[in-house]
Amino acid sequence: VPELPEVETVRRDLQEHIVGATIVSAAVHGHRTVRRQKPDQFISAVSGRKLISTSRRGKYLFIEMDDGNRLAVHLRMSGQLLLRSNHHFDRIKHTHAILDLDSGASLHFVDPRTFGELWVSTASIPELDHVGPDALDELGTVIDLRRRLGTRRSGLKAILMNQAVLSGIGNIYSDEILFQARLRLTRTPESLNRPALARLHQAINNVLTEAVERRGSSLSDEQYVDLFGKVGTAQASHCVYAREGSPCVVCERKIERVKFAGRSSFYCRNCQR
DNA sequence: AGAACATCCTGCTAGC
DNA sequence: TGCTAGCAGGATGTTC
Repeated sequence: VPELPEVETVRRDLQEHIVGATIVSAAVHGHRTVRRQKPDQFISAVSGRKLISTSRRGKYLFIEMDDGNRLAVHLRMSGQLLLRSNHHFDRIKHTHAILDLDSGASLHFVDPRTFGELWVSTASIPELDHVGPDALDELGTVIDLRRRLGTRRSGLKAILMNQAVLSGIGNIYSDEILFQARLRLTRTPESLNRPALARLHQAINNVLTEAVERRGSSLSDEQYVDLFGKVGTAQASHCVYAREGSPCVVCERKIERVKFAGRSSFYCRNCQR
């Protein structure tokens, strides 16, 4: 599942390999992927546009175009952006949109579960009005984090996954962050003393930074890949996620799995308090 | 306010 | 072996 590190990896690939190119033609298949606007409107809005730069907040990805508008991408559960050298006659299964570039390559949007989205947004990107600061680039200080957590009464796991508080953290990295911070998923912000808050702040930064360096997590069932179809290696450094029954890397107690905030959650009962 | 649940969807898998 | 029911999850919306 693409979260902040996976989206950032794709953004960096796009920045390096498609910035400067021009979209010469576009095609949309099906009605699910481009649903904020009519496919015809989308196609005419991107056709002929030169790609100027890339940006990201949380799991939202944007490519600035030469008319000031942004090509917006959200991968949601299973979306993939793939740069393929071939033309669209050899599109793989679940390819819902193809942008042909003047470089001869094509940008394919592949998404089996069709939760992902492509759309054209304006320069101000109103879709981001309800999205909080980026959990990595805009994390700020420990004091900033305390302020952002505020007086919420729900468990830390739910708060970390709330994109209006901090954006980019999903089910995988929230578990990893709370393990590294040695905090239970159900702890509330007001229960955190100064050292605990500092650990949480550091864990957010550490876990996301390392996952970006490892080019994201590719778990066997929900295969995330980069712009060239290559898997990441961050799953190798996961301490708790999808490790139910396996020994904790710190204390060797078995990792437990619970349902929390509507999601499967993994933690060490001994290390996280 | 917050939690629990349904919704969108397909691929995988546990269990017959 | 082959089928199917259940599960998985990001964002959003509804209900309690």
